[in-house]
Amino acid sequence: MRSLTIKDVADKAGVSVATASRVLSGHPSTSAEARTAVTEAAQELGFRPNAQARSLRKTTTETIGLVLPDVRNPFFADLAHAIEQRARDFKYLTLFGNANESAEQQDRYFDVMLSQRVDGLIAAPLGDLESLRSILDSGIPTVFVDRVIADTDVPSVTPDNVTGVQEAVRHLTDQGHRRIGYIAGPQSTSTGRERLAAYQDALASTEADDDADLIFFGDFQAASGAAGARHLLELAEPPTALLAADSLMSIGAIGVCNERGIGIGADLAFVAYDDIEAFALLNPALTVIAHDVDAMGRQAVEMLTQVIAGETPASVILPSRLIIRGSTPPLPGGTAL
Amino acid sequence: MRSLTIKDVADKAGVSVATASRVLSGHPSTSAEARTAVTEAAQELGFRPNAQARSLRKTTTETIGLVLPDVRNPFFADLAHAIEQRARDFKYLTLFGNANESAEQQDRYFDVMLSQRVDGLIAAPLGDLESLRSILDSGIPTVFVDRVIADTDVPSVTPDNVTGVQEAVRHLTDQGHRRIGYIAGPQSTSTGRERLAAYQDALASTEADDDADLIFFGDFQAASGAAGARHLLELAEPPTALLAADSLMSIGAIGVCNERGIGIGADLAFVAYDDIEAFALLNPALTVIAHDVDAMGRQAVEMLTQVIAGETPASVILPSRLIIRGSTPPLPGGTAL
DNA sequence: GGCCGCCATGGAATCGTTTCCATGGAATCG
DNA sequence: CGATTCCATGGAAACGATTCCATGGCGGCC
Repeated sequence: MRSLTIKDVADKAGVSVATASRVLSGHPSTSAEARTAVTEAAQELGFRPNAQARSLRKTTTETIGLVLPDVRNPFFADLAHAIEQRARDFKYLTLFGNANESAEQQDRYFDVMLSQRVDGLIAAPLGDLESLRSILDSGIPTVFVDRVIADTDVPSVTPDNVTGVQEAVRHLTDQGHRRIGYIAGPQSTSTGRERLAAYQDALASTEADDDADLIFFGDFQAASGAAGARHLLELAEPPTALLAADSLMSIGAIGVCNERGIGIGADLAFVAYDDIEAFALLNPALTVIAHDVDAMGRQAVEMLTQVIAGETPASVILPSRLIIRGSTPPLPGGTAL
Repeated sequence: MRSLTIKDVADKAGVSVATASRVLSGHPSTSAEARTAVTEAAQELGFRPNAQARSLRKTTTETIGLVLPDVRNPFFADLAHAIEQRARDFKYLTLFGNANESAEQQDRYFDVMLSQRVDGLIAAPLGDLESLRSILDSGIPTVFVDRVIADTDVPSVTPDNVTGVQEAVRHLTDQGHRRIGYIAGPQSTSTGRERLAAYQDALASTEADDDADLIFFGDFQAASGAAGARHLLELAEPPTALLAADSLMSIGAIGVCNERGIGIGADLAFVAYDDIEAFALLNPALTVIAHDVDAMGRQAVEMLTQVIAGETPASVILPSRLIIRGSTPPLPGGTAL
């Protein structure tokens, strides 16, 4: 079954290939007869232009690449959705690649997307400048979202990783907590680093303990949250409150608490990162550090279109805020202020 | 900045374009000198072959398209992940499109992916045979996953939508329930139809009520689950147990219960579809109808490679099973058997 | 030593589209 | 009415890779 080309359409319509192409791509100088003949012929044959050939000639593909670390993380699923919907408004189709928190898979996606000549790239990158060198050098319009890479001038839209954590720590100390455990994200990501630093800074300005062993380093996946909870709860002097740096690690940690019969809220205060729908359903509902995922996605797409247009938009930081729910009541026997 | 072509590499390496191409695509008859010269030149220039040109000449793109109804539904996020990982094993890159439960967006993705000449397509389709006619007619290797379209011979891998529901209904009646509300999925999807039919059949073989108004028709999204819960709980004779046909509607429904202070388990038994990680964290944990998402994804990819190879694999139905947890205790004042 | 065949190589055709350029006819203007 | 512009059209070049085909060198074999 040889594939159907524009030549078949042209033949059927009795015009030249050039005319057929003009009609099909909406070029103004075409006659009414040519238009109807070609349109009908194309319709009848079920012609679908070969995008490869088209974008080989034009240098644009009308697609953007999106590389995110983990589809199964609800935060990134929401982000992907937001980006995709906004990109549609600009007639871009979003090709979504899931890096699975692996630098190697991420780089493969970058490579293939560059080969596919996407018109632009949105990514929440992992790894360092060196490994991304080839993307940046390729000159493809790029915007970072959620995460950034140090020492690049790639425009980015990121959450405010400081304020939310500060508020959370202050809230917990206000509730009487002095030992606040922290399940950190990987230090190879900007969000992991910034949130940890914010936690440490916030602690420093309170009277709460800042023992290094209150910090557990996870990898943003559920299993490491579980490991973190186990480790922290088994300390000689365990924390009375827990803060986890993303939603999946929160899920893992809460699973461990349930297993051990430790009541969230009652026996252990808990603050999760990212306002996942399911967190509001827990009983008690979870106090979370939330940010506006939709805004982040929309912003990233808008910035990318600017970069594609040759502008250099300024990076944006979107606010986070603490949403206080039932998982962080005052510490029962705690040293009330 | 004119883009870098294989000709630049050939010039730098001092060989012809043909030789450069052979080296870069691993053709056997190349000399060691040519190999090193070309490889070095390509490396040094940072050459990245243009995939458009390449797949215009070869007729394969080494990509598969994946069109799913909703990334934000954890079931589909997991499915996408499973498909993507298995596709990697076959050297396929997965281009993922999110149809957003909209036939129009779905069709646009199909269209673009066909234009991009993906080597194959995996989809959880919505809509009817007519609207998908053009995809099926195009002859592109296709596999349906999770959902199917009636009257096609497209191979599919679907969950057993009957057994799980049957077990759930039986379990609930065993626990003493006589009024079991059902929040159904859209009847435009095969899963929506089959699960509803299974619920109705299962009810018929018990002594439980089978009032039509125990059924609410949702659309697989959270808001409709909430609407369904509101509607069912306000019936003159409200159900004592609720069964929802997917995870997002379950989340919506549980949200309403929390709002109204209706205790899941205590005041209302609840069975959700799909075993989402977060469901196990609720207190009490949710009884769910589970299926093996990973297996479904892997199976779909394997079937697709068979279709691409020209074979016609038989459709597969994967088992579902009921996982009983705390949300379905015996009905307190219920007519125990 | 001559012939055959293999292998690395370069030139050119090819994939399917868009677009440049030349052409000829119609329309417009003074 | 003649000159100029405009516009629809077709032929052919171009995009950047792969691959067919022809060629020439070399080794092996009788």
